[in-house]
Amino acid sequence: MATLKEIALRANVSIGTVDRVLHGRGRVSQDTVRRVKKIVKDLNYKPNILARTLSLAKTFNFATLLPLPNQDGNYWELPLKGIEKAQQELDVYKVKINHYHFDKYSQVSFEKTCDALLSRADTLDGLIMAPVLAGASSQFLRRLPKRIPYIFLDSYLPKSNCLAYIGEDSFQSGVLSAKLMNLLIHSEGLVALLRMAPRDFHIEERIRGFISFFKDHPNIVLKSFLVDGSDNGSFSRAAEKMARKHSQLAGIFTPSARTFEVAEYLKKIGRHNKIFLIGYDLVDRNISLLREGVIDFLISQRSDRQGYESLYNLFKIVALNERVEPRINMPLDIITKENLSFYLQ
Amino acid sequence: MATLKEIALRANVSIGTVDRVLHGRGRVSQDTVRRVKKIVKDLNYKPNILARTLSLAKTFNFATLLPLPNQDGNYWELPLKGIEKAQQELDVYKVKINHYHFDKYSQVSFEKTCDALLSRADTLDGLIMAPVLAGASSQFLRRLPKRIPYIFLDSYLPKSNCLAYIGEDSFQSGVLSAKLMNLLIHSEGLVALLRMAPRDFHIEERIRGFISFFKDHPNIVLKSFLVDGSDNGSFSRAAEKMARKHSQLAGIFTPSARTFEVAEYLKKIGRHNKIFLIGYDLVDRNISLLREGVIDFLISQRSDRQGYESLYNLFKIVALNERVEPRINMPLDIITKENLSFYLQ
DNA sequence: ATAAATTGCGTGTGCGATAACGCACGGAGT
DNA sequence: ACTCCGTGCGTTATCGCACACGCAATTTAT
Repeated sequence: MATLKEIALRANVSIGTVDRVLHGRGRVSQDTVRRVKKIVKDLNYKPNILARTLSLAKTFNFATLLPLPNQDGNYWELPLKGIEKAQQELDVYKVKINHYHFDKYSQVSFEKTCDALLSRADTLDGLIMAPVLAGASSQFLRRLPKRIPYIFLDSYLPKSNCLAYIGEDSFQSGVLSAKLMNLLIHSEGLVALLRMAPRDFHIEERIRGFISFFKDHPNIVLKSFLVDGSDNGSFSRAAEKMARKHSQLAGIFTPSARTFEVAEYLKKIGRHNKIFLIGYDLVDRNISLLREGVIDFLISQRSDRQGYESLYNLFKIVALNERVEPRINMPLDIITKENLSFYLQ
Repeated sequence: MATLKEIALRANVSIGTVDRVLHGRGRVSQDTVRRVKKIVKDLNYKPNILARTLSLAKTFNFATLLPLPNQDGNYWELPLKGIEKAQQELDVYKVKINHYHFDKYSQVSFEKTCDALLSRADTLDGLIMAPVLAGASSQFLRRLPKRIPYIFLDSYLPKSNCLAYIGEDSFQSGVLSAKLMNLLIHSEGLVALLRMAPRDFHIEERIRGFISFFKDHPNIVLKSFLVDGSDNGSFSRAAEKMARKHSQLAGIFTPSARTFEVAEYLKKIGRHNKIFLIGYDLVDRNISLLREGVIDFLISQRSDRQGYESLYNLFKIVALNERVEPRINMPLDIITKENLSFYLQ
């Protein structure tokens, strides 16, 4: 490994000069600059990150901008856990994090949180955000100082300058759910799917994928139901409406983490053995209901890993000046009663 | 963060003394030792790994003892890839690796490889091994200097002093396969499973798990077939024997990475649309055949991750003096045509 | 009793990078 | 001729840790 000393030696200057060249601090003659730069390139010099952090007083201040951890059935705890794990590992590199949480069903809450974040933007080195509120997120990004790099987690926003998106391929995850549903119901019967309002691009994509799989399946009938309201009971109400209307349901697809609401309703009315249920994400209540056999499959998008990866990638960008993949798709894990426990460690 | 300096200050000694206490270099009075140790504990002092590696000249020399990468349909490339990835990340900490590969079907080859490894054991700081040959591995471990810590990958050996086992829960992976098979064949029909000789504990466990799932399924009939020989054609020969004997096969379970041999045979005789096939591991030929629909499900034990984790954990043990989980079970990923691509990145 | 060995401790250097400091030199301004 | 200032560079302290060295004060050996 090449060091500053080595370069200095070859260029016949001191390490101070090499340092000035590398950091563009000026006060070096054109000639020396060229000479040093050439040697740096030739030796493929990479600063030793250990020595750098040791010497550098700087701490890296990152922020997260995510929905409240307890929303969507504690879904947002998952990426948070991953972020905290990464933070522990990056502790030696002086990585600090401030968490900003908002109510994802309240525009006002989001804006207030953004204001709080922006008021401290001067010390900020990078941001991890979930742009679940598309419009408001775009507005916020316009106000965010341009020097601050950011990464999207979970959801995506087209036409932004995000350095990376880390999440699932929503369409394909719908296709996958459909494939499993088809297996469960032996390729025939009535399948209900829950649609949500306000429209979430992410969720809609899952539904599109789900529907697309069944295009050439004549013995399958799909019925959509709109979940109205965003309160805690909205999913069960939709389930109830569904169950009332159709006595012959073969399966239900709930394209969000709030699968447990539907499951709990099915359990209550005692129809959980006859109706197959596929949903999303390893949140506590889903986990129990999967164990009990009320839910048949959960699709997991490795939400914790998403958090972990996002912080790690942000660090790579900011601290190491590395480039990262602009789109990092998480695997779509198929979780059943039989392999569940191994995903909980 | 507490530093040596801080401790020295509080203990009213020099950092040299603190250093002597921490490293047990002796020549410190009992009284001072106690005083320093108390402060170290109180402050929860953890040496700064950055400063340590920077200061330390030592490089860590690890070794792997694994089957030839191209065996089992290139299966052994997978953990190797993970190990190499971890090595790259640990490069700044001066981690070096020597790979020792053996023919897993030849006792002699294994022993020769062990000899080569042992002849260089004096500079070795840790070992990652797959004890696929149980007896010979035990013997080898008796010859291995006791100061060298080792980790098991993929397979396990009871009654050893391994610091960690990283792999799957084989029994449960068999159960999982059975559950999927049951789904595919609609809970009835004839299912064949391939048994291998020489007996491999790992594989046998999968079969035990598979069978146990079907205990209370009256409409399922299981038939075992013994694969004889370990050459490249042995699996297809067994498949042929199977297909000859039973014209009404509903599904086949191949409890190893060599699923592709069976798949290729089914494809050749044109019966791949009627017989469901479940197998193991994301090796190239399995991947293609899953894509084509000849194989229906693959169970993946995250072989690459196993490699990655094993090196990382060994590093933690040796370089950081940390304790690690003695048993790290990898998730059992269910892979289908629909989610395959996300596991290949 | 005197030399030799051992104990108990402080000092100093180096690992690689950062960044502040300072010195010599030369041209411009008065 | 004098200061003043910008340019181009070298020197040095620092980050936290490891480790070699060295110097007293004791203890042990002869």
